[in-house]
Amino acid sequence: MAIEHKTRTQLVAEAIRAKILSGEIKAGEPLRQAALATEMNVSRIPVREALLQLEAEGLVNFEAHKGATATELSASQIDEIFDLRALLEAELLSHSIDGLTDQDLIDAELILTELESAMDAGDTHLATGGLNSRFHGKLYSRAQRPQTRELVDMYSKNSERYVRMHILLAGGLTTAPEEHRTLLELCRVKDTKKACDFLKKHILGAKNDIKKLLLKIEDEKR
Amino acid sequence: MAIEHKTRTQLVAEAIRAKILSGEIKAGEPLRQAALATEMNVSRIPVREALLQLEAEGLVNFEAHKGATATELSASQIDEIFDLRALLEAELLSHSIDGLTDQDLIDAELILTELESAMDAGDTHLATGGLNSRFHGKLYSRAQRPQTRELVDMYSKNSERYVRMHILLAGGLTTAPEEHRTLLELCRVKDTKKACDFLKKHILGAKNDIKKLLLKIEDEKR
DNA sequence: CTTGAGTATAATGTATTCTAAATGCAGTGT
DNA sequence: ACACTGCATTTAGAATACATTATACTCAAG
Repeated sequence: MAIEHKTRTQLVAEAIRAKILSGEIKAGEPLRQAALATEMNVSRIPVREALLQLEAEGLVNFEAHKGATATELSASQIDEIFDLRALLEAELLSHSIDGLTDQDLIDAELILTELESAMDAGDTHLATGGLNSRFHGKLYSRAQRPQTRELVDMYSKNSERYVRMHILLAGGLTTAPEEHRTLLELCRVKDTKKACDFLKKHILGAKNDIKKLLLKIEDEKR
Repeated sequence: MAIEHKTRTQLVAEAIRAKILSGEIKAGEPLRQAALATEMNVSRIPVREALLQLEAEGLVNFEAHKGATATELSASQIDEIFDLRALLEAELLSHSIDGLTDQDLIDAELILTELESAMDAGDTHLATGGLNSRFHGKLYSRAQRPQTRELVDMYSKNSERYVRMHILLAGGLTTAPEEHRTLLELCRVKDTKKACDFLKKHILGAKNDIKKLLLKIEDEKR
């Protein structure tokens, strides 16, 4: 593998992204270019460019002359994003499912097992999000739909913090494990229609859980 | 109305975008920061930032230390993008159709008439693309799905140059007028299912036309 | 003639510096 | 007490200057 020469902009973008996704930077919080620059020992230029990138990813709002803030997703936006995810991920799966090899399915199952034990252990809510993404990603890996995949990854990253919040506050996605097993089985028998429908329901179910939680929080603010 | 203080970055982005969409900058062509900067009488910073924005829009490829090039869409990418459009626009329409007012439908019909006379006149292929977008946009205007809308607009902008090319080379989207009328009628009677299915077919039809054209061109290159 | 190291060059990436916009505050006048 | 004006401060936007990377080219060795 070729050595990677990462540009400062990319490094800064990754750092800020991580901070937003981990919740270290809270939604709505302003992101001062100068502060970030000194903190990371770079000039403001790479910071600006990183912020622009993050804006494209939907993690940051950028207003001319006013600065950037971490995006704050309302319940209705969550709603829309999860609808999109259901639509797009089902589309991806439908293009991928027939191409899935036995090895892919084994890999997916291994990820699932890992995910389950991580959840049982109760530790590292950090890991579960990543494993969840990896499981889904494995199922989509044969889709040969790069643009769709990019969209899906973007939205999934974007909703990650809310999923994590959900896990923390609601004590975990308790229904997810069985659902994942079912989904995997449907993929194994190549039942495209059922698998896609089930995937949609799976995503929309998560949406409803999270939305309820968000609405409660929004209420409590008053 | 408040006067708008457009930042140089925004102005540059608009200028470059227009050049790419109009074909003045051809696909695959490298975009030199310095050249663009002097051409527009700004420094390279706003040019860089504009290019980053355009990359997010999918109009430009940005490779570290190598520079930016106008994106070149292969037949397979066209394929995928139009599939996405079909999916997303049908979704939008399904959320919008019940909210469409009589006035909306009248407006849409006016745009259609304008579009048809523009095509009859044979002039300004420039106008037809815009009118086409406006017609579709009108139908989606009540969807209340801002994120989806943004995506649709992005992809529609991105494929605009190919649609335009299609119009030029194939002598126009000859089947489009009737199809648009049919679609409008289905919206008027609020037949969501049929309207969405028809819209998908409409978009996928355009895709096939354009793909054929592209494959022919790609062949001719050899 | 081909291949490879090394250098030259041209382009991008980044730091520094300067400019301009937005916001808050003080002071004045009503 | 209130509103308005103008200044000061802070922050972002943009220009200039410098550093780094990638690539094209040269030239020598095999």
